Amino acid sequence: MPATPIKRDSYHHGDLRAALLEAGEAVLSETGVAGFSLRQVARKVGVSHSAPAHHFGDANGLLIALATDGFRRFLTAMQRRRDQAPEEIRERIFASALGYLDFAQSSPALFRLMFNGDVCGPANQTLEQASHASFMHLADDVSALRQKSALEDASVMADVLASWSTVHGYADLLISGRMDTVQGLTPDEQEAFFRQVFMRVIA
Amino acid sequence: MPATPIKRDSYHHGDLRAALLEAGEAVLSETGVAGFSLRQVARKVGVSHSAPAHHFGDANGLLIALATDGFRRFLTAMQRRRDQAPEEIRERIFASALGYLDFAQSSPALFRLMFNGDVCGPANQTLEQASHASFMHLADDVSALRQKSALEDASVMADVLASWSTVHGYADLLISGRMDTVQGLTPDEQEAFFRQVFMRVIA
DNA sequence: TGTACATCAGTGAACGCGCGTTCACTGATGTAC
DNA sequence: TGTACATCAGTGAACGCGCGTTCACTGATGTAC
Repeated sequence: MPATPIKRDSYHHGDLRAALLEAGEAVLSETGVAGFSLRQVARKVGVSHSAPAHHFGDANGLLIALATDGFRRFLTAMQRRRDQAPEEIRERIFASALGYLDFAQSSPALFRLMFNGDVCGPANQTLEQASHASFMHLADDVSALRQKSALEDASVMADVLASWSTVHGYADLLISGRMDTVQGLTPDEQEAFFRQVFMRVIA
Repeated sequence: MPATPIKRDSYHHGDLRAALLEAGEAVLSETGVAGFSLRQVARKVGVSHSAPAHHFGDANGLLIALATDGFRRFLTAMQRRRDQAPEEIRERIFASALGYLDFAQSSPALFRLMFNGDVCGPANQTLEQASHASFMHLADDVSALRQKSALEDASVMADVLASWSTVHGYADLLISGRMDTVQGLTPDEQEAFFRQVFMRVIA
């Protein structure tokens, strides 16, 4: 992971906003939400501690921005896997779920933040949209599988939430280190095991 | 919720340890891990700010104790539901899952703490045991359903983890306010909907 | 093309606050004899 | 049964620290004319 540039020639940073997001994510994963502070993030970027206020207001503003950006990358992670999958609809849903796990495992702290609800409560429209988009990604494919819209049919909605709950719970248990079973396996074996688990739901 | 007694006649508290746990949980749910501090907990109990150190060392010690105690109550919540359920094994598993949801919904902050992994990493045996016991509760019933031990058969283990992931994910999405579908329903309707979801996994 | 000026992005000193930790203390309880 | 003493639980003052917030500032950029 490339370090955020500490030195610069100009008085202005150039792209401080992006740099703060990057550093913010690093701080988040190093210290957790508990130790998160704007000053620490500023320090990491090599900028005055009052500079972040110009872009995010306060710490919560930065966290919301992080979560929003996180949801976009989350969706991308699912799409990337899905696009590589065979045409068959179940395979595509399974592939999206793998993308879900990819993201959770590569950015566990951010994943937690996004689904925490504490820091980013309601009241942020951009965040809500990004979050909703990633839900719809899964809902659409399950609807296609069932050839009926989840929004119209409660049974299809139950399918969607069963898939979603399963992959979400699996991800959360995985990153909290509670999946002893899977710990010793190779990536391929892990995928095969998760396939067993997930296919029980969309079979 | 009864307030922790602020006044006392004696110099000694009587059962400060228990009072600190109770207040600690309240602080946790009010401020989240981010705002959690020993001084705040002491203040809530009405005791000197350095008193907690005698019982828990530091803030992390109190959090670990909270999580450990949480796992015990978590197990109890599942057992209580299960004991009221019909004999049929699927019904008992489903009932345990309802207990899982009960606990998560009544103590969301504690639930998060228990499954966070950050605060309570490894290295605490009592916590590990309590956590493991609640896992086995589910694993045993699923093993009974399949008439084979999950510890010996990977396919049974996949069943266990499918059930666990589903109920865990459902709980987590529920308390993070991302289950719009369920929001407007009555408790009975909610249970019926969750039954639809969960039975897909243990059918 | 050049100048003047407004706006924006980042600085750094200052402040007050809540925190954890330490420490000498004091009140209560239990135990030995 | 009474006394002496050790141990334990809780106190409160003191300290240093990192934090968020404020504010007057300065360097850079863009725009009007």
